Amino acid sequence: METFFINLKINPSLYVKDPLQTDLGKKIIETSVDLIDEIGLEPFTFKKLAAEIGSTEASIYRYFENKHQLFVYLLNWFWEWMSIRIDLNTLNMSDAGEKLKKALHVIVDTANVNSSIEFVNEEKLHKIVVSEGAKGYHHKLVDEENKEGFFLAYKKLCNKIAEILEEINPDYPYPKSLANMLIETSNNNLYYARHLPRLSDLDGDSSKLTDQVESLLNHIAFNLLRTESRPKAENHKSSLVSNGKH
Amino acid sequence: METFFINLKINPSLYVKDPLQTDLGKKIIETSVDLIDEIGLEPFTFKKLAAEIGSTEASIYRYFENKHQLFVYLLNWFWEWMSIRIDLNTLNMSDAGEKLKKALHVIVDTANVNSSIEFVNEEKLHKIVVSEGAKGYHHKLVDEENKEGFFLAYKKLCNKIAEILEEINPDYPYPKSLANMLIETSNNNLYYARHLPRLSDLDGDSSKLTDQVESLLNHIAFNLLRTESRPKAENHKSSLVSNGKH
DNA sequence: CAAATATGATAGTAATACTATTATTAATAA
DNA sequence: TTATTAATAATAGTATTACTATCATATTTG
Repeated sequence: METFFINLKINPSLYVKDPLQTDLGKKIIETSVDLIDEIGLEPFTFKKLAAEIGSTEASIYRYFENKHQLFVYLLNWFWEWMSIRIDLNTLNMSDAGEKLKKALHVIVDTANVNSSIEFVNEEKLHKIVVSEGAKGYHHKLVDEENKEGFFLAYKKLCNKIAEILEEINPDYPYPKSLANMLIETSNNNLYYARHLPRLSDLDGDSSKLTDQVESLLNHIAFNLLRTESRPKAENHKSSLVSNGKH
Repeated sequence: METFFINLKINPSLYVKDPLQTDLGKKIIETSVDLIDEIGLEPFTFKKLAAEIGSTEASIYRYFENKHQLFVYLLNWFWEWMSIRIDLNTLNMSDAGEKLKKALHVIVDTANVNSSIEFVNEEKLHKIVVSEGAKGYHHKLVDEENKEGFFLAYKKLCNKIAEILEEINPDYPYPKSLANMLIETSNNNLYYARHLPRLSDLDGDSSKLTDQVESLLNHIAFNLLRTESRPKAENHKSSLVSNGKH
């Protein structure tokens, strides 16, 4: 069990009033993680949240403009937290391959780590990210929210992983797409293995599901990075076209 | 421009009354594709849809239990349609590698193909699948809906692709996860390239975005399939060493 | 002590997601 | 042809959601 003490910085455009500054604010964060995990994002309302806390809708609206903003706030929390964990865990590593292995481990692993912020249940938050995270940016207002920095934490995280990928293979043509794919593949296979098992090769009933996901991520990352690094094979028939980005 | 005439079979658990049997039903399908594409899934309501059609909420409820069911119906339509196109386009192919190439092309390509069902705008439907598709199964009722066959079409599609992958490399350990990853990577990169460009290496401003996605999919599929396999005389590169994880 | 800040209590509104009823029209079977 | 059924329209109504607004009260801080 690793425990560390870090101040998570969340983009102020994601709240009306910083929830970390007050007891009620912290209670809002803590309870929404519990409640969204329990009933799901759509059935979750500020009214139910207020009832759970013993407060009122109006009070919650003083912290977050609406449910969506609160939700994206939670996502950012998770992504920031994952970024920091990758940093901490790869701190003194010189070998990029080792760094990547560690980063992939961090992507999958949540159960055995607590942040200093004792009121957030990281395991539940991870479950929320896995099952509902995509809703954070799949809507008509993405572009505007993107301009306001709603997704900075996720971009930072992907970029961090992409940099490790590039360190391993500077000529790899798709570092960002691969970084992103690794995170999403982790989420998808965790979700599918449990809910739509025909869509995954992993065994959702196994207690070692996270280990299986980690193996899958390692397989994808290391095998793809090994390609494109040297002169193309003569018999490479897949019509791969360099996009000229590197 | 390819055009074909096929009856798309949609699981009856996805509607109260078959919309393809009546004019109003077809108008509901046609107009919801247009309207969801235009305003997005959350702002889309049966009331607005009815107004657009010149009908009433109550009439639409006779065809679909609710918005979610209608939405999943549309997703199934798209997946069925993609399945059929893969079948048609790989019909007389003996080489599995060629089949996969064709399938990956079909995954990306929508603009130049019309089904016989003239009232569905396939391009808009594809946009909806790309930007909102994940919402179809990311909620608390997945397991129940899965039992009712809400996701059969998607499973069928993934399975079809997974079978081609296994034909190419019978020892590949992750055919289902890879099949799924290819579809999702296509959707994600189409979406990211346009809306969150820092998350993709592809150029969303380019008119050739779909070509870029196709290259990416080919890269992923063929390079991953080359791993973990028994030595294949003409394809095996000695530099490609298994990472020993499986 | 005064002033600001934070929360609670309460009310109200427009929109959503339905359900129900009754009337009207169109299709079809006797 | 009429009688019956099916399909849709018209209308109304309800509970819940997603807010906004106001005022009272308690707590902190200057």
